[in-house]
Amino acid sequence: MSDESSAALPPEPAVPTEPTRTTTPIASQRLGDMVADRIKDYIIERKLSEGDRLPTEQQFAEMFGVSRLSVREATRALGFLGILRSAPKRGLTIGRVDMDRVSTFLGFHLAMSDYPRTQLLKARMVIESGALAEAVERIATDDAVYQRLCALNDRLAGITDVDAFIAGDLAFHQALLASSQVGPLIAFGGLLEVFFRSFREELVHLRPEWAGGIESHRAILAALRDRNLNLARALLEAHLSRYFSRV
Amino acid sequence: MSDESSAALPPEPAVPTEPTRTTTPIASQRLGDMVADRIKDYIIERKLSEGDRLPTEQQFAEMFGVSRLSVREATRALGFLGILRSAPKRGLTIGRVDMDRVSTFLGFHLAMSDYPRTQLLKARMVIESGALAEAVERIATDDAVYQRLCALNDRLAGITDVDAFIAGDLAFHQALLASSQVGPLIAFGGLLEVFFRSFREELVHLRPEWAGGIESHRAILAALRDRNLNLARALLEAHLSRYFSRV
DNA sequence: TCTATTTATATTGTCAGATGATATAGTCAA
DNA sequence: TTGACTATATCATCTGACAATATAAATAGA
Repeated sequence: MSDESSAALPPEPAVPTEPTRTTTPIASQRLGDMVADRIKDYIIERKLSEGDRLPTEQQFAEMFGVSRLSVREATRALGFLGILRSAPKRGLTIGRVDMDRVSTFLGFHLAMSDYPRTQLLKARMVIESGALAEAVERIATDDAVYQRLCALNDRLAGITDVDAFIAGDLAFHQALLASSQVGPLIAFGGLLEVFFRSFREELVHLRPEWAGGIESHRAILAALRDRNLNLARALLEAHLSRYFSRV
Repeated sequence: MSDESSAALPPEPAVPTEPTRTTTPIASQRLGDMVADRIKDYIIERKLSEGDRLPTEQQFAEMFGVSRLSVREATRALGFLGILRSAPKRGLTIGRVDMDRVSTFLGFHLAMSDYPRTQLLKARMVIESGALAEAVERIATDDAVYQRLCALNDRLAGITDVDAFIAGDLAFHQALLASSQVGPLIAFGGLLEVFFRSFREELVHLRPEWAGGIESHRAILAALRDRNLNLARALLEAHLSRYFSRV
């Protein structure tokens, strides 16, 4: 792991295509980390892609001259990112990066950074507002998207429970973000959503303004349908700015 | 890992602060994945931060009713991202995300990334452009920040190696983003940076335009120092748009 | 001959028990 | 007080094993 400990370097495996590595600290990595590097190099050299088979854990263990469990430490790490997949009998295959998984774990780690809530709000405003530039055309031309957003917003009107309102409100915002079809932004917005559950207190106090918030959503949608990006942005930013007075 | 196998759910541990989890598939995760989730929750609930001690592997094993090796499968995964650190005698502590590690492993996997590069570019433009609204005042009033950014940019002029240029260019952009002091945006930019190492080819082809890029950086800084946010944004967006013709 | 079922095999998932390596705390002597 | 030594704690890695799961092969029946 990140801490370094002196591990005996396993003998160079008899892999003729082993590339020269000029940056690996030779004597200070854990075996598992070294194995992960070797597996990565194996994948790169053979230009493997998703679904391709890899050697088994036991074969890797023999290749690298380590125990199978040490190989597992590497494959677990790579699997955690989704890079590898494993199944009984079938063995190891190439996966694809699981951005949701990465985001989930990086996200809670970001939470530990104790970001001030003003920063969370600012980040949210940048992302949601910036995404509107990509969302506006789609909302204006694709009536199904527009209607779905309206439906999500209308559903808010009947909600009286604060947790349900939070969930509904976030769902609306996330759907709005999703209409941008910019995957990374959607993922980042999802990350930020984790923190906005902590704004529960604010939403309790803002209860008299819930109806106003629903109206704001409507106005934003109407501006987007009319392709008035600047107005939509201004309305969204004003809408999210309500929280600043509460933090 | 990503593949699911039916694992007997360990008995609910006697941890009174165990939160309710409504989204975990109960019977289809590997133990190591479940343990990773539990550790994540443990960290969240206790609001632990970097350097804080965690229970030992053996203690976690007893808490969760699994073997120590199963705990290690989880801690290895979390440690791989740098979220946990482990050392003999000392035990497990909270680390910080190891962006270099993440970068190395996500970077090689880029070809299989879910996100089209146009989306990555768009996300980057939203985040960096949006952050300027927060950065502008600081750059205009804090000469040390402005000078540091200028120095980073000047350093680019002497670089001829493409990898060094990438690193220097990204460092400039990250420092620009950092001057916004909006932590989440900085983190998201850091995540996106991982993917921009894959634009190596583009930068090779754009070599005749490196000097122009450096000039763009200068113009952006000058606009920010003059508090001309709209101009700075337009310049930044134009600067990043060069990549669109390459994807 | 084809299909369904059963059996065998392959490989990961998890465990118990153990030793080695590393780091920290405590003790003692100068 | 400082440095050296010893004891202790805990991770790092291993061997050996069985359980669980999935796939391939063999067999039986229509």
